Amino acid sequence: MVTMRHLRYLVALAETRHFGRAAELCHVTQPAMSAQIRELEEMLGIDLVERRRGAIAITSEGEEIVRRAAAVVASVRDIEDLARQRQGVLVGPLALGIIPTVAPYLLPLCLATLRARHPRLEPRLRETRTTSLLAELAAGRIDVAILALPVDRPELETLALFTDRFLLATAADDPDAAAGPADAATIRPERLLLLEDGHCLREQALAHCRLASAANLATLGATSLTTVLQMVAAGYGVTLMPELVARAGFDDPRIVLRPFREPAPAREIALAWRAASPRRKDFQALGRLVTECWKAADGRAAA
Amino acid sequence: MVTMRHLRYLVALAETRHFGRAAELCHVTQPAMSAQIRELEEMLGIDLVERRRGAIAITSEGEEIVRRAAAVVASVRDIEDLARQRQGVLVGPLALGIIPTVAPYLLPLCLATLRARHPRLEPRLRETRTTSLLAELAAGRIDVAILALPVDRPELETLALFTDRFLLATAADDPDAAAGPADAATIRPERLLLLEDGHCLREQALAHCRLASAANLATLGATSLTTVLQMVAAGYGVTLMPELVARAGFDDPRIVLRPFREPAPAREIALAWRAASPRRKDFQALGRLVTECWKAADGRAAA
DNA sequence: CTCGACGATCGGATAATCTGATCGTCGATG
DNA sequence: CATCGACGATCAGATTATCCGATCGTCGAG
Repeated sequence: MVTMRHLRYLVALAETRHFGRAAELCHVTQPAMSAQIRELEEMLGIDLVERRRGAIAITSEGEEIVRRAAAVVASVRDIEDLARQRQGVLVGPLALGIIPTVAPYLLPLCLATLRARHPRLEPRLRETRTTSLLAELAAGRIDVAILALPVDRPELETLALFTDRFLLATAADDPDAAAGPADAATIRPERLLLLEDGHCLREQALAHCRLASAANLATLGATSLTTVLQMVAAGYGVTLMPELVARAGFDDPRIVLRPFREPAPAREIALAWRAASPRRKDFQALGRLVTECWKAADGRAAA
Repeated sequence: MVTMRHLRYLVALAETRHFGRAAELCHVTQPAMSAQIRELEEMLGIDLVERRRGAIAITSEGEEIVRRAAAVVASVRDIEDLARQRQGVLVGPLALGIIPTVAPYLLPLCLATLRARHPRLEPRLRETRTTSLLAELAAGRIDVAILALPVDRPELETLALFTDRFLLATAADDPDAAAGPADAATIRPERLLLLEDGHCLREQALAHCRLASAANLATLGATSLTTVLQMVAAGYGVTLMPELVARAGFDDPRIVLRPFREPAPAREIALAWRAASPRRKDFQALGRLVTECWKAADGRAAA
């Protein structure tokens, strides 16, 4: 008789292609993993995995079984989620992924309110870039993500939260720090400081400055937005800073922030989740709350 | 952690609406059933079933969970079936339902061949009328059914096996037993003997004799085709006998069988299975074998 | 009021599963 | 060529989960 355990272990093994790591994912030891997989193979009468040195491989017959097993595991998780929904909105565990250029600035704006309004929610936060978030959403390792649009995956549903305009951040003593609205076209590429490759914010900034290649950019990308801003403050160049950073309380006397001329470059921040998830209501409630917090932070930024 | 056991038990309970009978379906005792259901309810934090005297009821929240649970249970069974398919065709357990006007005549024609060609097949046979067969197919209690077309269920797939013409069976000493092809229109309703209500063969016979109502039929329906034929032999009337019965070796000196004038009344015997089943190949192989046996029995009938 | 049907509950037995230790094998490395 | 490290297999013993059989409590029918 095939059990959920067999299927869960198999899915983990297919994801990691490694008995030890799969076992870890399932919070068991490697012998337990080995035993269950072998039992499943025996029951089905099929070799599901090829044991080889280095990385193991799922056999071609195994692939189909894995696909179905993953669907079953997801369905059962959906049943559990559905049940929790009946308990009320935003109750129980919620795995939330956020891109690194949003997390440190948005969370301070929202977490207190979230905790106050939904005390029974148990958020588990994860911070990675868009690519990983999308993969983890699909795999069901996170329930919902906060990232920048566009998200071009038909299996995901999105909910726009707010428009995050970019501001031009310049050192206060920079001769380029002219007053009045900035113009993206006037930014000299060799002065533009950006995050390292893989951050969507980097791509967006490049797009808005109409720079196709990063060939003649100032430096290799920085690891965090804070680092970039430190570099700006130290006079190494300029950057496009999301208004979100300002609303989160960023204020450095060495940096001048100027809005762009309309149409201002901006990114659209949104929630994304598996369309098949039964927790739509949770996500929509979360979305409303985030949008509300974003708006509430407007005054603070203006001040 | 929700297990397959929880889901299987829940589905059984939803089907039977009775702890004892559900337990029986799952081959466990009633306390085991009670414990698992209660555990599931506790895990999900939802009352799934209303314990009442007489028949229990699934709560409205429970209905949705049951629906999903049934889907999961079916998916897992499909995984097992899929795995068996890889072993070769017609291997392992196969639950086959057959209508009562086919089973006793078709089985002798096929079983020996089936057993010879597919020795590893473990057929589990069930004989009931079309309505039950369709329900059991849908519920997954049987894998495939042999019945008469038409089957008007979009979720089922069918494969026509052979056309089973009706013969007019008359007592040998009946004055109506004229030579030559018979004509359905000449059958006197009060002489027509039929099976009891619920058998598709009865409806087909009525349709072919252009008798809308059964108001002025000879008697209350009989329980089995053999009974009807005994009555014919005894001179109580006539009946429409499927050629299948003849091919199975039926031969009674007291009964004369005559073909009908073309277009002869007939029924189309077919296989039916859940379209979602991964065992199509099994069913098609079974279909080929049955058709072959039907054709092979032609000579015997003519002899 | 008594009885029967039904689901809940309990104690002891059993089977499934896990852990921790250890082994064997293969590829890389010096 | 010997050694080492990574990895999965295997085994014994401990731990849980699950089941069964017996029994109880409750409700409705007669």
